[in-house]
Amino acid sequence: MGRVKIPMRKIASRHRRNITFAKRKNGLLKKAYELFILCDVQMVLIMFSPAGKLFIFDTKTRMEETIKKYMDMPIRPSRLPVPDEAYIRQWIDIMRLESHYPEPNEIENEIFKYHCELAKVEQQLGYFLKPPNQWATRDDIEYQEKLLEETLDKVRSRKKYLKARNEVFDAFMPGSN
Amino acid sequence: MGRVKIPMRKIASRHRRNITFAKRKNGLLKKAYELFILCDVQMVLIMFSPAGKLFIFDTKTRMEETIKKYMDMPIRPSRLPVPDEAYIRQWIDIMRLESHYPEPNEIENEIFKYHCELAKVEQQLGYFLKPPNQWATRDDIEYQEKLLEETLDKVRSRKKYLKARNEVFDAFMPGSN
DNA sequence: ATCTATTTATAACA
DNA sequence: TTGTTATAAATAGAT
Repeated sequence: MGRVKIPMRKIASRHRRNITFAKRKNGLLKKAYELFILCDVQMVLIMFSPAGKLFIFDTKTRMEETIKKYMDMPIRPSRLPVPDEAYIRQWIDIMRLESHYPEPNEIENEIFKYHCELAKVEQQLGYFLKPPNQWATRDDIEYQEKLLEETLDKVRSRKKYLKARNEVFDAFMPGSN
Repeated sequence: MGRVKIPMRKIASRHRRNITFAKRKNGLLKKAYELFILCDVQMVLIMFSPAGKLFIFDTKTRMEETIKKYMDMPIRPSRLPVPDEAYIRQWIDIMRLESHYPEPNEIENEIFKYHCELAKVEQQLGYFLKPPNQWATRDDIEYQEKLLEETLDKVRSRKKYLKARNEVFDAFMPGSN
């Protein structure tokens, strides 16, 4: 959506890529936020900018923080036991703005790895896709195992091949790798 | 973007909420995918539908399957050690068309996973299309191998666990699996 | 599932 | 970076 339609492939210019990232990142976060609000969808979105900066949108954390901060909030409009919706909404928006740009540090990287790991394991074993009593049968697991073993074999032979190739290559052009 | 502007709060009707979720989920995933392709952004997006169903878009994990699919590609134009770029791109496009609008059922998740896979294949493409002298360094391969071994370990321990569990279960309810 | 009137996102430019 | 504008794209409601 713009003056022209752009082809769906990696933008070559680093400058233009950064501009596009900045714009689309905001768009994506907005869409995620809207889906969360409109449909009450729990989600986590983690991404690294081209510059390696980390961005996180996490409805669970936000909700927890929201509640926690609300509880701690010094000046409430009144001491209503059920807080005013519009007020909280406004407040969530403020928090959202505040938490948009985390600094890339070691801890965040750990969080990211954790999420990746989680996603991988969950997806592989299909935990959430079946009722618990249908969780991976022995046969499923056997299959997964077999698949992984085969893949590992292939990677190993590729490794072997590349190793041999690189040795030959290095012999001709040492120091180029 | 529609006939009318809708207020930014949880949609009251469960029916309309589900419709909106279905539409916007696709939109969000598409945006995520585009950002990944256009700007080479690593990301993970995990969400639960109102029905509690899990959706994942993940550019980083399951490298092993990407490699597997690449290795298994049935009809290569020839046995070239360096595959033809146009051919792979074409293959990817076909896969993409096939997986664009998933059915709303169990299969949907499979197709979606496939779609993620696709995104990763495309990213990996850059790696396979480099001139041979820039192909995966030995370190890259070592990393992939390590990843696979770790995953295999996990699957094996799960297998062990399930085996034990099922043995107990079978003792109570033989023949139910 | 498809259509289409609108709203929204955004590519190029300033 | 920040804003403007012309266009492309997403989508709310209806069929």
